[in-house]
Amino acid sequence: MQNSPENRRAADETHMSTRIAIGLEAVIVAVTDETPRILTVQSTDHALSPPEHGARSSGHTLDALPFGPLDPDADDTLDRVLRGWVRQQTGITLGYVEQLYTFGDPFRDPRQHHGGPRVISVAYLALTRELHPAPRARAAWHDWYAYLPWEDWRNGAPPILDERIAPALERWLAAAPAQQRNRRQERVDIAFGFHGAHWDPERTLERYQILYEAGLVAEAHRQQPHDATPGETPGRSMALDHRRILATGLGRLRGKIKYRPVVFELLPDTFTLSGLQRVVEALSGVRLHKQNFRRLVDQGGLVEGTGEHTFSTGGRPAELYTFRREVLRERPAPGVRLPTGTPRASR
Amino acid sequence: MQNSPENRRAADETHMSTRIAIGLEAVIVAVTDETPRILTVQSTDHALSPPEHGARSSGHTLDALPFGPLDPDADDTLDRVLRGWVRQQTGITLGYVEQLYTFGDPFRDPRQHHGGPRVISVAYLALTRELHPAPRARAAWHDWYAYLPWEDWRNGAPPILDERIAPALERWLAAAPAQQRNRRQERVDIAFGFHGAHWDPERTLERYQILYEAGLVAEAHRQQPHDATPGETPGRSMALDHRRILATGLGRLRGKIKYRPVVFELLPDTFTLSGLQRVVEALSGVRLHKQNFRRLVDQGGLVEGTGEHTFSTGGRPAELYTFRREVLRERPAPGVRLPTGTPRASR
DNA sequence: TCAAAAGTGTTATCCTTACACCCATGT
DNA sequence: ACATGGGTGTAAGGATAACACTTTTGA
Repeated sequence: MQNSPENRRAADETHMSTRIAIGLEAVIVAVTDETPRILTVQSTDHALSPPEHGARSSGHTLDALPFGPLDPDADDTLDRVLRGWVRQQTGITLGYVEQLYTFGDPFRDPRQHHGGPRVISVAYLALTRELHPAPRARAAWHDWYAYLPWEDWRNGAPPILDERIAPALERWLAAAPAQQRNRRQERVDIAFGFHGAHWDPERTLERYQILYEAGLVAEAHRQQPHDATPGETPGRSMALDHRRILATGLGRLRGKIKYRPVVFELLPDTFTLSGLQRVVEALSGVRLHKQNFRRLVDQGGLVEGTGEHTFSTGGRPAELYTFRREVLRERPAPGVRLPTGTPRASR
Repeated sequence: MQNSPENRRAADETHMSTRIAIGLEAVIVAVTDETPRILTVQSTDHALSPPEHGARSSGHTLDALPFGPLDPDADDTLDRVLRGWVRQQTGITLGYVEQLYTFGDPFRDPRQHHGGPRVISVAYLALTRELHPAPRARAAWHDWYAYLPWEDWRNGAPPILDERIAPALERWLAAAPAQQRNRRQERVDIAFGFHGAHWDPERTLERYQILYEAGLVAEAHRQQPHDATPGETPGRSMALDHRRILATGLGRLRGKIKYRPVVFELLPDTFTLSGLQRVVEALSGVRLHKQNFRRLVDQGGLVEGTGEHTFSTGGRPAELYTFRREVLRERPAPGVRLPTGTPRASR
């Protein structure tokens, strides 16, 4: 939350009931080279947690989501204000945008401890087609799974799950008071697919939340010194609760591609079926059966061939397809159906 | 938004950048006697739109959702603050609560035109089991479809659709500038299932939004005098944009019952399969095929029989069932599947 | 000629839909 | 006896998942 001037002024001059600020945050997604990427900006540690609080001292920077405060007198809707901030900070003009979630826990911005306002953040999910060539100075694209490495099952179960997360969660369960143990166990099993439960790609937030509560995520150790020592925690951390927002966005997107044709917001106007499949796989984090995938999107009326072909695939030339807009009137919930049972990681 | 003291004070004493207030609103749902109901409180017209603005003069009251402002210094999460307000205003202690959407358009509270703060409302959806016998004074349960009568297809297409809405939307389309006409046509067809498109119960917000833009909803005539004269508009209106929130909530709930076992939040611990079916029908607004419904929930592992029976059904005694919690580990997305094609209104 | 990717065909199985029919109670 | 709602069985059709196999390019 780099734009502090207004916030500071508000904190200095006013009373209790006016110390509120609205933040607008964007999870901006693009997919290239089979990796889903999100856009981050750099924010200094100093601006985000006061020196006497953070373990790391100032000068250190953290990845943050593009962000901007809401000026209440600007006569504009929330999403238009967001678009403005993003254009200004990253040079990107957003297309598809949907509201994700509103985060309002007290002290989620630690500056509130020191007279800063209580910041309520309205987070948005934005999908964009290209990696714009030159985002502004401090903006950069990063692999989504660098922040949430346990979510990528395209090459089978990520090793980090068995090697670090599962044993640590075992310890966390063992440490729970007896009456809570069963509920906690059930929560963990359902979220992570342990003990015979299925891995549900959509439960991203539940997984992040459990890792947070178990202290397995660096962010959990920032506010108050945790009982367990951090050690090395899985995944790259972010400023404030931005990684939680990232997890929320991934879960939402994974759910939505199944019943609304949002994938096409991430693809060029024409694309090959394999290209489409790679994008869906990148987002859902699982491998799909090639032949069945083709038939599903084709028979599902989601796409139609253009008759043209591309020769740049490295093998036989692939036909180019387009999104079939008419599907919107024909089917109630058009999207890319994923297999219910997780297929083994093979093509 | 009935608690004005803080807001007024803020408006009088402070400057631009501090005139923000957070409101918390709840769509509280219960189902009894085959009708889905929501809880409303009364709010005077005077408090909601200044005298010189509203067509109706003061003394008139409108239905409003239970509401409360956020005190930024209360050390509590948003949903806990909401629970507090609801308990205080209606006497109900909420169980299942989920965040719905955040509404932040400028001037959505007309008092902003007269020095009031810009109010950002975070709306929640809450599900509750019983109609608590004595909700506080100004709180009352109302049929959800009284506000959105075009959404109830249990007895076939609501007459209001063909008689009033369809012709008025035709006029609205005809009045559109030529380049916009096609997009508008497509939007209307998809949302309302006209011209061969399917009726999708989940598109509640899109429908409300179209009716609003077309001036077919009383709320659209409150801010500025609309070009068309209101006439008689379908459905009971509400304060501010609360009916939009209602539409958002209905759509969300209709979607969610299909992949998460939330219906059981609305039912007692044990219930008959017909009772379950009636609740699902009440929410989704469509009739379901009895035999198939039973098999789906049963084979889907969603419920299990208790062996006990109830004799108060008026026919053969019905077995009582319970929610099968284990389904959460077994299936990735357990919910009540609805038929894809709308069945004709018959049992 | 071989690797790589595109694309086709077929089959067994499961799920959905629709229909017909029987069962147990109260009046 | 019959009306009312509860409950079961079964067969047709469609959607899925898992196979194996052919085609067309570049290196």
